[in-house]
Amino acid sequence: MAEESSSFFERVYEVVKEIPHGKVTTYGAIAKHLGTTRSSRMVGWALNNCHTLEDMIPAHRVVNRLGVLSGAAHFGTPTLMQELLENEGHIIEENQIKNFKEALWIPPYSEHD
DNA sequence: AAGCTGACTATGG
DNA sequence: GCCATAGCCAGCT
Repeated sequence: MAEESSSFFERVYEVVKEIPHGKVTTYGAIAKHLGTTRSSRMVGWALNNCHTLEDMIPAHRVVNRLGVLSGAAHFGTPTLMQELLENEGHIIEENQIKNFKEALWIPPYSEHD
């Protein structure tokens, strides 16, 4: 594939879309999957552009390493992200996923290669 | 072209 | 254990 890396952002979108329903992941996990662990900030930045995509990006399944809905403020409503996660069976309190470690899902590495 | 930004993470006090 | 600071990198102005 000649254009495997159109942009760093698209890499993020692909991974986020791979997140199974009822699961969540962290920015660091995605960044690590992309091979750019230190670009964890870019992951969030990429999701910021998700609204420009025609594809639906389950950005609500992406939280920070503490399981906190750090990006909830970027949704239509500050509670939308929480409601979406609760709808998937997660337990959210204080903007933090209680069953975070149970719901945590790490993207596989041998999938893109 | 150069500097700022940012949905993070790690480290130090 | 919580708050402050630094490092990070890639897109945006």
